[in-house]
Amino acid sequence: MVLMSKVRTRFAPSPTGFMHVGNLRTGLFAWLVARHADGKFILRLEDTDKNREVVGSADHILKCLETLGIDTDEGLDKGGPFAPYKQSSRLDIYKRWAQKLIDSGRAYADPYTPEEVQEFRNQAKNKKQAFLFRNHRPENPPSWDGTTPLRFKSDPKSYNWHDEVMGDLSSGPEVIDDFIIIKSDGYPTYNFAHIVDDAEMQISHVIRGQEFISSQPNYMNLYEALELVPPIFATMPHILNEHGNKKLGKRDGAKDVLNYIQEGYLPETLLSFIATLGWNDGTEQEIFTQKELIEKFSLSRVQKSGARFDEKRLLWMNGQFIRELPLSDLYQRVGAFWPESAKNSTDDYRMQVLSLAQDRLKTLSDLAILTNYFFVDTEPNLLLISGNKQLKKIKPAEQVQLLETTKARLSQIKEWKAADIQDCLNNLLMETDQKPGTLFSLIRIATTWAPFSPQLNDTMGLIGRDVCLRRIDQAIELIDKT
RNA sequence: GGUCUCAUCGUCUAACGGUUAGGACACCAGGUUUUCAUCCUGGCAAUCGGGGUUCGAUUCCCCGUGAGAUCACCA
Repeated sequence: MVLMSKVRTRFAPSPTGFMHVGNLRTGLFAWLVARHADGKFILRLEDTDKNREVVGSADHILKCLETLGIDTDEGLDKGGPFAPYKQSSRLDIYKRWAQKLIDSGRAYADPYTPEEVQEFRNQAKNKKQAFLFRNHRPENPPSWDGTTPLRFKSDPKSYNWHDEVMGDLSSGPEVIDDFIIIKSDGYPTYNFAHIVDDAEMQISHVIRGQEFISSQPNYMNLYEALELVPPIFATMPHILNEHGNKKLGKRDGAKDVLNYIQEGYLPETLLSFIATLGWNDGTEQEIFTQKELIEKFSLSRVQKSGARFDEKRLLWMNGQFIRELPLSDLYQRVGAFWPESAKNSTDDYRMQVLSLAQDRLKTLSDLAILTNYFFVDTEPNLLLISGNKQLKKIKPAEQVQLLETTKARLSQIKEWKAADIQDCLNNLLMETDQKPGTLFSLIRIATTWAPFSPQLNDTMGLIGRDVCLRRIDQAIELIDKT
């Protein structure tokens, strides 16, 4: 019987205080691989560069993952059999592995100053050659005392390897070089630490961005020197900026994932959108729930080329998710997005307002502007009338007349509910001999002072008779003055 | 510049070597006899170029071209 080895993937961000969709997608795909295979997902913090570290980053990362429903089995927040999951707390482990390389003659102290190395680099550049540190290996390096960088002594050779996304890849010996594994400050470099940790933590699939593909041969070389069996590799294409000419980054205006949440995007939208940016299941399905993603995801259907981040499509998808939500569920989520004026309204009333707004929301933050007049009289704006292509044909005196008639008939409605209001409105059309586009626009503007609203009878039904009549009165007075 | 990788509508993408090259976003037009939105219908729109292999190439190979990544005591 052959036992499949357990799938263990990891997300290993650096604490830079920022997480854009590109960062997140790498984590999402790693998570999906683990969940799809019923494996484990590990969160590790790669904080070996104390210069770049931003306070609070770890919490920020955890919050992003939690918000999107990407749960971990082991790691920074949970602990686990391979704790600690923070690289700065694992220095002794890296030292131990580094010692192994020193003992086997595969690592040496770098005797040069940064300036001297830079000079080597310049020389190579002047000769139009690629710079290789190994061309400057010291003949008798001093024994390493921990105050200078420790370098890997590479063994240049060609490689052919397989990548779950990119397919078969290859490289020549000219890309293999002696890179630093422990910095002079005692911290390991990513190049060394991630390999040690992935091995110690028994990671089965290393899933990361395309920027690492050119270092891959060096990593293979290091795996050999450490006598480690390399994991399965999967290289994700980059998400490109809106112009499609660069990988997405903070400097190009990439937003933090939590910004999207604050702007009223649903976590499930983000999840589905990011997953389908570079992946599809082979069918024409465009939108996926978390459960569907877990079921259907496979690395083999990840796109090889980079994809642009299209906010228009994100907006569309968010609207789709909002409309799919049961009203009570949506109500739970819009809490912070109500206009200030809604604070004193009852849950029941707000629920009814929300049911009218649901089809119109693209993001949750649209709610305030869309519903304000349900809660408070808004500032009248006669431009809505004068700018209306139906109403501009009607003289103010006639508008007043129409509103007076409307007011009278609305007062006569026995029971103030949407169906009866509609009957009344229909009768008004006949009585006044106006087109719906004219009369209804006038009434709609007079009762809401908004450029658009839900269906008129529903809107008036909810606003209430007294408020409608009062606002019509105000409108009459206002139009009269012009 | 060296090395590696990639290449289908404007965008995201589908297509065992055989399809009128499909879907979605965006855009345009129409409908749902009131606005906005939803929803429905229709329209516009693509295989980077050149050579091969093959009866047949979006698909396989080669050469161009274009794009991206990388060449740190950053990850």
